[in-house]
Amino acid sequence: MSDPQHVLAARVQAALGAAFGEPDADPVIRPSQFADFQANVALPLAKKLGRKPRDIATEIVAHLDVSDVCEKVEISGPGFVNLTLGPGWIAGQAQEMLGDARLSVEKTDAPQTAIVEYSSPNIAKEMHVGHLRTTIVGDAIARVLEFAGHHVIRDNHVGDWGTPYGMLIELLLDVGEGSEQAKLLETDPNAFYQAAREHFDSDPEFAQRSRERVVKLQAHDADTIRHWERLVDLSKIYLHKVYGRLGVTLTDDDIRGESFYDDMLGDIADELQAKGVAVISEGALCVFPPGFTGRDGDPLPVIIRKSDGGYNYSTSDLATIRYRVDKMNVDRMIYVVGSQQALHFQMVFAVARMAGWLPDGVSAEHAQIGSVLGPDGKIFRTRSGKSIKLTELLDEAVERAGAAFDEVPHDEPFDGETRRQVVEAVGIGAVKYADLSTARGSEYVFDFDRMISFRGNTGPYLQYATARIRSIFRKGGLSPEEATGPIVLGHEAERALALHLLGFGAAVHQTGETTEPHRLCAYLFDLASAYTTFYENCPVLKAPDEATKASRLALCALTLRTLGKGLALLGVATPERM
RNA sequence: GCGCCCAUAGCUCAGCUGGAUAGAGCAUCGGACUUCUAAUCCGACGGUCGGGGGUUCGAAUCCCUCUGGGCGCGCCA
Repeated sequence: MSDPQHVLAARVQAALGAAFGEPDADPVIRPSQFADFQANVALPLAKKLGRKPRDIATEIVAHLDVSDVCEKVEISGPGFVNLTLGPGWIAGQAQEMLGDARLSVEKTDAPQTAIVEYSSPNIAKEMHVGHLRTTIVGDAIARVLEFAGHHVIRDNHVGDWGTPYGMLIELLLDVGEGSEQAKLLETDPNAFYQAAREHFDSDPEFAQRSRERVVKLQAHDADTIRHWERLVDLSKIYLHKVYGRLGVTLTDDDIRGESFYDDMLGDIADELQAKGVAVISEGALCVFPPGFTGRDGDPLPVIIRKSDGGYNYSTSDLATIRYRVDKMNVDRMIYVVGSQQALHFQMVFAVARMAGWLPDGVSAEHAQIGSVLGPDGKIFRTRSGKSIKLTELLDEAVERAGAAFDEVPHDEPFDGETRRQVVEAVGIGAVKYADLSTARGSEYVFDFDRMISFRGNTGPYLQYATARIRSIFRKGGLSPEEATGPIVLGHEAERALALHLLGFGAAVHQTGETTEPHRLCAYLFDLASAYTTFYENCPVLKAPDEATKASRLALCALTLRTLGKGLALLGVATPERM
C-alpha cells in the first residue's frame, strides 16, 4: 500500500473510530493546495453530530497517529485537516515501488470476470475512424482491467452474418478466390463490398442469386457455409493487418461474431414468447420494455423476430448476454460501442432483465464512445462524404511524424530502419493517444497538428519524456535496472515527482472502475510534467555528489518504468530513442 | 414527444463522483540552449463555468426548469 490517499484514509478512519465511534465515515481525503492532502470529513461529521467543525477537527487530530507518515498536520479554515507527508516516508514508498515488479499496484481484492466487447467491425466493410476509437479505447480498458487483477475476456463481436453476405459470396464466386478483386478483401474490404453492392443494384440476375444465397446461408447449406467461411477468413487477414499495425491485443480467438449466436436465436424468441415477455405486434415478435416510448409517444418495441421470420441484432445481443452469463460466468459486461447505440443497449438490457437472463449480480455497461469529428465539427469524412480509410489515416499520421522528426536535430544519428520504427511508433502513438486522452463519451475534433505536437497532453510528449530518461542512462553508461537508489528527497522537484509517482496504482484502478482511460492519460501527463520540472532543475549525471546522483538515477528509473507501464496499459509504444 | 451525450479562457479540452483562489495545451506577448535531447522549459495575458431557481456550512460538480447544439427512436447493424 503506497498510495498516500489510501494510507491517509485508513489513518483518519482509525481516528474517527477512536474519537467518535464512526469508523465507517468517509474521511474525504483530497489533494490540497495548502498541503499534500486534506481531510474534509470534519465538516459533514460536525453536521451529523451537531457540533462545531473545528472541534471535530481538533479531536480527529488528537486521535490521529501519522507520526511515521506526515511531517505536519494542521487544522485550517472551517475545519480542514491539512496533511503534509514527510520526505522520508515518500522516499521509502518510492523505494518500495522501485523494487516491486508491479510498481506497487495492488491486485484488486474483488477480482471479477469481465468481458470487454470492442472493435466489432462489420467485416464486410472497411474499418474507419469510428471503429478506430472503439478499438483503441476498448483495448486499453481490457489491458487496464487485466493488470488490475481481473479475469478479462476480450470479445470482438464482429458483424459476420446477415443479408450482405449473400451478395458478397456471389461476387467472390464470380470473380474467383485467387483473383485481383478477391484480394481487395485483404487490403480494402470496403471496395469489395461496394463492388458487390453495385452488382446487386444494377444486375437483377445477380441480385436474385444473392437473395437465394442468403436463404441458403441461413439454412446452413454446407456448400454456402464453406464459401462464407472462406470469405470471413479473407476478411480476417485484413483485420490482422490493422490490429497488428495498431498494436491491438485482439486475436482470432477473441472473435465471436454474430454468426456464433445464430443457432440460439430461435430459442431466444421461443423463450421470450413462452414467458409472456414478448408479444406479436404488426406481425413481428416484440418486447415492449416499460418506460420506452417512440416519436409518437407509443411504447417502443425491441423487435425479436421480424414479420418475415428473420432476426436482427437485438435478438443476437440477447443471445449474447444469455450465453455470457450462463456459459462464461461473467460478472461484468462492458460494451465499448458508439454513443449512438445508447438507447438500443438500454432496451436490450431491460429485456434481458425482464427475461431473467441478466441477474442483478451481473452488470452490463455501455461504455459510450463519442464520435470523431472533422475540422468542420461534423462526423469525420472526406470531401466526397465517404468515411475516411483507416490505413490512409494512419499513413498520414506516420508521414507527419516523420516530417517533424526530420525537422529537428538529434543527439545521435539514426539509421533508416530505426528512423522508420520510431516514426511509426510516434505517428501511431499520437493517433491512439488522441483517442484515449479525451473523455471517451465526448466527441472530439480530429486534428493531426494537435495530436502530433510534442507539447501538451499528447502521445509524442509522453514518448519523448521516456526517450530523454533513456538517454540519461545511455550517457551514464548504466541500465535503468541498475539504478537502485537509495532514494533521498532534497529538492522540491524531487519530492513532487516522487509523490506523484505514488499515485500510479490509484490512477490504474480508477481507470478500470470507470472504464475511462483518459484518467490514466491525465495522470501520465501530470507525471511527465513533474518529471520535466525535475529534469530542468535537478542535474542527474552532474549531480553534486554520488549519493544525490544515485537517488536521482533511481527516480529516473522509476519514472521511466511508470510512464512505460502506463503507456503500455494504453497500448502506446515507447521508442528507445527519438 | 421520449432517451443518451454536451454547453467551462479567443480555439481544443480537463476538472479525480460536493471542498478553500476553476486548470492544461494551442493562439498572443515576453524570456531561457558553450549545461543529461530546445521535439523542451519558465513567465504574462485570458473565464459572472449557457440563463434562472433549489439542496447545504460549501456547487463547474447533485436536483428542477429554460435556452441552445449533437446523436438515436418498428422490422438495417
